[in-house]
Amino acid sequence: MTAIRSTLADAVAASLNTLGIEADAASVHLERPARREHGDWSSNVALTKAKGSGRPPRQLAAELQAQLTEHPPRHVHKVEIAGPGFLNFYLDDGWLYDVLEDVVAGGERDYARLDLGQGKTVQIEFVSANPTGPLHVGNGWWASYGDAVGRLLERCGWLVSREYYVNDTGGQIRRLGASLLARRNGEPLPEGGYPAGFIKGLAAAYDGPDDIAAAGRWAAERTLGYIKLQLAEINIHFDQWFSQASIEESPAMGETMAQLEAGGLTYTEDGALWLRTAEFGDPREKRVLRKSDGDWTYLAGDMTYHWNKFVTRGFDRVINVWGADHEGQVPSLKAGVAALGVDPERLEIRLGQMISLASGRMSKRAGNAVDLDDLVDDIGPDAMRLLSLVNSPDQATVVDLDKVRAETKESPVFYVQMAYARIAGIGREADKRGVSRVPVAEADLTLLTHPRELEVVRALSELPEVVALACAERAPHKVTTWVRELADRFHGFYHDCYVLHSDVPDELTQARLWLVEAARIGLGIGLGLLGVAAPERM
RNA sequence: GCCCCUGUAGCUCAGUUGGAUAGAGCGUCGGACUUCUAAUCCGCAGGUCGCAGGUUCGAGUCCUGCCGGGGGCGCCA
Repeated sequence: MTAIRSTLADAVAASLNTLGIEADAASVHLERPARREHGDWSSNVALTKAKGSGRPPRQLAAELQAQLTEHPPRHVHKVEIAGPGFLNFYLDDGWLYDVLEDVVAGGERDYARLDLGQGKTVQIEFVSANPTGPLHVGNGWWASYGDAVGRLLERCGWLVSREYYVNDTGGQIRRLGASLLARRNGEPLPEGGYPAGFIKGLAAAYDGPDDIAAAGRWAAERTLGYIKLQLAEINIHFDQWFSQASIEESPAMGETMAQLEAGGLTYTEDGALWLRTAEFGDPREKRVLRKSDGDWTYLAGDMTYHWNKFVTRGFDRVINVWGADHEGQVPSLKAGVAALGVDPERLEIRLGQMISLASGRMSKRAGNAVDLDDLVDDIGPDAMRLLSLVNSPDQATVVDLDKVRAETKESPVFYVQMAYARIAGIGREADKRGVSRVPVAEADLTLLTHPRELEVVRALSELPEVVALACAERAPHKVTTWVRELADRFHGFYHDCYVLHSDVPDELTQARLWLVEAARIGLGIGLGLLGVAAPERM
């Protein structure tokens, strides 16, 4: 079934061509008017094309109206001109029955499944928190985000690999090891050590040698195991845990840097090795690759890591989800990648604005973050995930834990899940009464005329566009908005339209059973994209 | 100082890439359960979209300048 939107766009483009105005369907903007009085669909082409056509907008609109009235597109029964020259399309409900059939035919697996990625590979790296302590609430928010973006990409035809870059080397691991040993041996914490209570448990369990590096490695590995449990708790699983040490201590490190030197892109100054980054779009002229003390910089390691992503493993596209506090790294890594001969357009860095906690009475000291588990234990993984996918990633967010806990029952997650559970309840009741669905082709969908019924289908009709937009913008919160909207429509329907009732004729029951099934499919897809469970009962 | 994000109802936030009378949840107030779950539904109240200009048929959305909030500008990672 061709989507109504393209049917209308094709018809409008054809009418424009008939009038001698160049246009293709892609250039015809169609939208759903905010008010139902303005029709089911609306286009502003007469306004945008007026200038090029040499006629006033309303005149062009009138000519288009005449064309479209003479050759009405499928389901269109009236075309009106409004305001400065909008074309408003009034459709019969048939287009909604088409949508319903599409949803049912596609099912949860295929409806709103797109092929924008065309099987290209994309790696999305997120969380990547240092293994020096448990994940905190902020990490959890970005975990939800990254995973949801991955799910969107998968639905849009990309081959997705989720990766966690494990920062298991360098100064912070040494500090971790030193902190652990100090704790174990009852000595004062070293400068810059980790004061967290977490260390206490580690120290008690450690029975290795009094060696900082060994203790650090042990603690990092142990901590990473804990982090994996935390992520599994909220149903997030990475395809790859990539060790920073494994790449920085491998020959690839020297090889990648040698490649730059061989290309004449580096030079030595003040005892350090520099990369000429200005040539690769960096506002700064140069960046240090190897410090005067002989150590590689983080940038050098990161460049080698990205060489591995793009060349060794050959991902078509790489998405790094970073907190806004890492913004300073963006231009240097972009330039670094370009210096390695990789098109920097293939590297996409999404900066999420900061997540912070509201509870002012908490200590201001750094390192006093709230563990993710504390929140998940209180409100559950589903509420946690949906909550973190309500806002745009561009919106800095302050999480008020007390409020979140107090308002758990009002959380949007239960509103949506309740809709799903109600659907399952209808299924159970139908079984109990021995009512089963006839094939959709035998159901008379035209019996669905109640506004509540049609609103459900209207919401479902928007899902493919929502998915496409949410994916393109890496904005899963748009799915959240949509799924709440669908749940809202469904609850309204559920309240006003009984499916199984002695007053409801069998034929109408059949049509409504299919409407309910379509709603179930939509909710299932939406919740699935968000990584939130769709419960059969609550 | 320069760069990025941001300012929308009492609170938390959406806002279909510039459309018509700006929406939702929570909170307040008032209604609806002998039916498939009232974890729901319906209604009332609540707005100079930070401020001032500009662009045009039309601006919450784009441009400029202010004001406020968050973040960034290392031989740290």
